[in-house]
Amino acid sequence: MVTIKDVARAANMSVATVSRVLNGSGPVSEETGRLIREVAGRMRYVPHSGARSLITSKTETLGVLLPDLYGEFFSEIIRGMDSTAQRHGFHLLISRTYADKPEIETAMRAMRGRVDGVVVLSPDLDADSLLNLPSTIPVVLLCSVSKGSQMDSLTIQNCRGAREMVTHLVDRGHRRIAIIKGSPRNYDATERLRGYRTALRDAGITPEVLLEREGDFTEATGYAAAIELLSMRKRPTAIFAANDAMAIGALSALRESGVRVPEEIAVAGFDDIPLARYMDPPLSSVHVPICELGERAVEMLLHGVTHKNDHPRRRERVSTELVIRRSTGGESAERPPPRTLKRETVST
Amino acid sequence: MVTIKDVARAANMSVATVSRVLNGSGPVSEETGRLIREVAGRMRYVPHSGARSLITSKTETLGVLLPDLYGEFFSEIIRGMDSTAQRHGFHLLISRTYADKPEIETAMRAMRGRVDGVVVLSPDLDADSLLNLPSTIPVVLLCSVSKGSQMDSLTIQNCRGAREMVTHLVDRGHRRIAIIKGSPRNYDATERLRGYRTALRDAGITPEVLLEREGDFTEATGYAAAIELLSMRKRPTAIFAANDAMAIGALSALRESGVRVPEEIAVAGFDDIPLARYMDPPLSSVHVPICELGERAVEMLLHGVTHKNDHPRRRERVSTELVIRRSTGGESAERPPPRTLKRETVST
DNA sequence: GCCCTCTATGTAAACGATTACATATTTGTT
DNA sequence: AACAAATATGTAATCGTTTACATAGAGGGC
Repeated sequence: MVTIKDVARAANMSVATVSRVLNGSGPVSEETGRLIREVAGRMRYVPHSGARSLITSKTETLGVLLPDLYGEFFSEIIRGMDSTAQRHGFHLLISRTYADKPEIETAMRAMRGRVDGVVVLSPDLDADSLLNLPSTIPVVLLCSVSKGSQMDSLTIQNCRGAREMVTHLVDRGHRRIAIIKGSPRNYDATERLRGYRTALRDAGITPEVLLEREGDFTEATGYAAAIELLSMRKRPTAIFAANDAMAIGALSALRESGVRVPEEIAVAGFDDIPLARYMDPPLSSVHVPICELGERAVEMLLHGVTHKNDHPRRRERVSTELVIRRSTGGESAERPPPRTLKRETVST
Repeated sequence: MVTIKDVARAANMSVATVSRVLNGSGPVSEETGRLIREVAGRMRYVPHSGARSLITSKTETLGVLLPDLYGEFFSEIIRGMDSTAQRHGFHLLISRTYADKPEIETAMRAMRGRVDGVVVLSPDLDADSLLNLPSTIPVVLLCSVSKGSQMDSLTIQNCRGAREMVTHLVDRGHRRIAIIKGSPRNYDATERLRGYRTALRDAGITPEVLLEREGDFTEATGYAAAIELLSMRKRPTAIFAANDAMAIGALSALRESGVRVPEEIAVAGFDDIPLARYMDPPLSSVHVPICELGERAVEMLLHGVTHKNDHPRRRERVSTELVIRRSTGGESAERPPPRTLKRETVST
């Protein structure tokens, strides 16, 4: 491995000068600069990041702590984080954890010294309070909020989004609107539930406990919940699922039971995953700009890093957007765009 | 930040002893061990990874270079990689890149010194040859093979999987079987195409160029390709899409055109993403164990790391499995499993 | 010609860990 | 009782950087 000394020797200069040239610090003659850059390039010199971080106590790496995520959400959020991080010359160290206290603490410790800051995605409510370990490095909480407000946090406008969707259902004449909830321990899920109830009350409808079915954000539980709802003597006329996966499970259940959507029962989801528009019928949903969520989280974190964690804490919320398709009776003027190659996708 | 010196001072020992205790190297008395461990724990000492990597020239970190991936594939593969890496005490440094030469080289350089090895996922065929930069650290090529065979590689049994699926279609009486291809520059896509053609020839059918439509693994291009196929004077009776996303796009197009699946046209995909079974009709597909793919890749890489990249190179292939559902006329005895909580999913 | 100020470069001390070598103590063998 | 071997601990060199400080020459003002 070629070190700065090798470069210095080859260029007949001292290591200090080489360092100065390569970091653009201190004054150097134009000529020396050219020479050293040329030599370093030719020798394929790459500074040892460990040595550098030892002396500068910076790592130029950001940690990301994620729970067991599935699907689109995961990839999109990393996409957003990585592009922003790269733009600022930072790397991403990713670690999956379970959301319980010892796991998160272990992961945090393991990252210590390796990263300049951490984004923690812990939708699990319990994990929140546990996170109150006063961290010396900046932390951005994603999809959950810390009561102690010791850290920055970034969340989705869950409540508003859900409220808008349910209001849309009310506007189309629905009065018996069911919800397939997410886990009661999940922050996003509880906020969406809150939005649902608020919208109902806004419309003068009293939320009914029987219309609130539990799920866990998987297609399977959406399917099961829909079956339950169908067996009720007074069926709902609309189902709002707290995420798209469950909505898709519900659609599948309705289809098998021969229930027409949206004529007999309308269905709506949340997240607006790419597949939503390819469902039968195309699924109305609440669009979440997941990629931007990742971008913004890293921006907030970098702000904390540059201010050495000594900055006023912020709580931000990214806004959602209602996307109405046929599953709630929307006109679905929207067509699958023909051959867009905008997004170079690589699967498998 | 508390260093090893602080711990040594607090425990009234030398740094050497502390290091020995914490690393389990060299002989130490039982009592000293207990004491030091206790003090270190109380002081929340975490060794500085930079300093450690400087002297040991190990980073305990693996790099992962990924192209612009979408959806399930991304999250699953990281899941597999991370769990295996964690089990061996390694971290994952993730970086997205475009698949062209300068980008990959830049990313590789940026990772140098930070990681002990790299997994490169470059389904893009061009990137392969470019990758022949002789790397001093071990590299595992994922979803592509290097002609030079300087590195280990791990791929999917694309050809066999596609062949089995198309043979299944033939067995059900289909003779005019179309394919929606992936990009010709994509390794997986070309292999799947090869499997398709082989299966046809096995059955004594001559592949027709008009039945081979191009796509790029997105729903949109699957949709567009299906529309084209429908406009043919001699329509195919079956469509094999090179991945599920395109198959789903095709299903959507057929539905809108009032074509019944599988009665008029059968449809099959590849990947078996979780949503496949929730399609209408449930989509037959070739199951790819994505998570295991990630696991195996890391195992191979770690093998290279422990052998200091001085080991016989290997080419491995993970096997696929045919999953027949209704979209190809399968009986679909399979029901969405009721409320399985096996996979704790967290989506937005 | 002297002193001051720049500019360009070099010297050497950190940073925090590991580890070869040295030293001191204990144990075992004869 | 003497010495070898084993055990426990300490000392100091080392890894590859950055950077404060030192040095040296060049130019300018008087």
